[in-house]
Amino acid sequence: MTPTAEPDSPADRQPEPGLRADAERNRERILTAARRLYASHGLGVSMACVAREADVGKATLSRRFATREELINAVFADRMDAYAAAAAEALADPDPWRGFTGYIEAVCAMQAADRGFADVLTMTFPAAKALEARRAEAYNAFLELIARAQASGHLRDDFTAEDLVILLMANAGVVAATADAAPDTWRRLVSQMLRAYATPGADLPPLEQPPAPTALYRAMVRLTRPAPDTGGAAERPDGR
Amino acid sequence: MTPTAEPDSPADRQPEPGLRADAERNRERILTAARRLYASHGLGVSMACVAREADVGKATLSRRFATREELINAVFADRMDAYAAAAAEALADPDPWRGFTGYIEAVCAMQAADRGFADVLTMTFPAAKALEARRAEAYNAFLELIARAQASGHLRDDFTAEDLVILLMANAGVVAATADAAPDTWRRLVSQMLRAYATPGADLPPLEQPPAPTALYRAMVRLTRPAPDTGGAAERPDGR
DNA sequence: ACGAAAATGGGTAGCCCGTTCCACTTGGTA
DNA sequence: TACCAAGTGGAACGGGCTACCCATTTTCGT
Repeated sequence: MTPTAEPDSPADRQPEPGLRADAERNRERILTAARRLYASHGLGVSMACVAREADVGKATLSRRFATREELINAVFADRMDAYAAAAAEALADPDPWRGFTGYIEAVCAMQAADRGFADVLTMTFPAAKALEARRAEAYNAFLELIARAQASGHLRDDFTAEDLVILLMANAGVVAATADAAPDTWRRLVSQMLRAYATPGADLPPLEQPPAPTALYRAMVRLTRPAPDTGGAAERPDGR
Repeated sequence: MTPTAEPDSPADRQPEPGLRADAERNRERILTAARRLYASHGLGVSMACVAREADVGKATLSRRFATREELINAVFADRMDAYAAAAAEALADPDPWRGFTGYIEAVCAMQAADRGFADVLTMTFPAAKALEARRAEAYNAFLELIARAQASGHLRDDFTAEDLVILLMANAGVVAATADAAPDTWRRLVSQMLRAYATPGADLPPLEQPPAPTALYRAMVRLTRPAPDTGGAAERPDGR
């Protein structure tokens, strides 16, 4: 699914040139900690929290990554590679419709596997230039994918690239709500959306089973308190 | 759409029996402030914020509504009535399929109109017993609605009540991400989902136009900082 | 091995949140 | 009208997060 690199490559990206050995080691620990925290709790985890988890001073974290965006950038660089790679891979599929559906599923699966990444895909941080380049790359590939799938007669003509954005937002909502109690719920959403995208003649994977009602219900009551945080992605709640 | 009560009934529910006149007035101001803040910023607005907006001491707020859930309960009681009423109304429609689609659209519209309500519908607070009763009521009506629509041959047999929950979660995600920059985006999602629910023969409303790409993009870059809050609905970010 | 530069982490200060306490004000009644 | 209890808001407290400073430790080239 992600032919590029191992899920968590031990040597992250470029080891950042002029860094002393111990500094580089700490950088790595910070990235690892942030990756774990972001994956399970979404972005919006406090910097202090990351530093604590990495067992590193707050100052060290600030020195290495001055802003939250910078950290996010570094953390999700490789995931973004995988994201772009998925589009290229889909484009390589001789069957345009299968490439299209495979891509949709792969991307949504990435969101489901990493709540932080789901946030990254639905709201982009202006500062995330490195990620932005990859996104643009994937976007162009996706446009081509759409054209081919429509030409093949399996994708409806009224499908637009914006629909992918909408799907990602919708999927992020489902993932955020169900990740803990019924983590496969998103599959049901995706298979239904594919039905909506397909022309009557296109063949579709069988509809995924909905989660057990009790599991979904537990997903809904999971949060006792709405969480001051941000849970994932919201705006400043204070009316300033 | 909501035949029950005026959008913001001046006299909220029962004026709470044994309260002094001024206390009741303050209660009202708190509810009004909370309603406004929740609607625009989602749940997760701080209690202090509500007190400030209501121009009331923090202590007063705490005394009137001891917990956040209590406040949310009171704020959304009437919205929940409208929610239940919508199901009843849909059930009254002689055309089961039109009742079904109308209900879906009405509920999603409610979510779009009030971000706080979107949160309420996707994650229920255990304490919200009053709301829970209404929810159960609506749920039963919806089950009947499903059965009739399926019997009419327009709703696919594999549609289940859980699909509504999934749709609500998905819609909440879209609404949360686009409310500011492209507030009609949710309509596109809903019309596509209805396509997925319908049997080939069913007639569907025309597909809503997707938002302009630039508007969607602005929606995505809206948030410069991921927001420590919760934006809307997430869990405690601190790893405690 | 030694010393300068790099790197660290604890500490402080400022802000916001939620909770609780308490002296003061207000309302309704006798 | 006068009084007492209900009600109020400000202040204080504890906790978390961010940003910043600086004394101490570690690394690495010589």
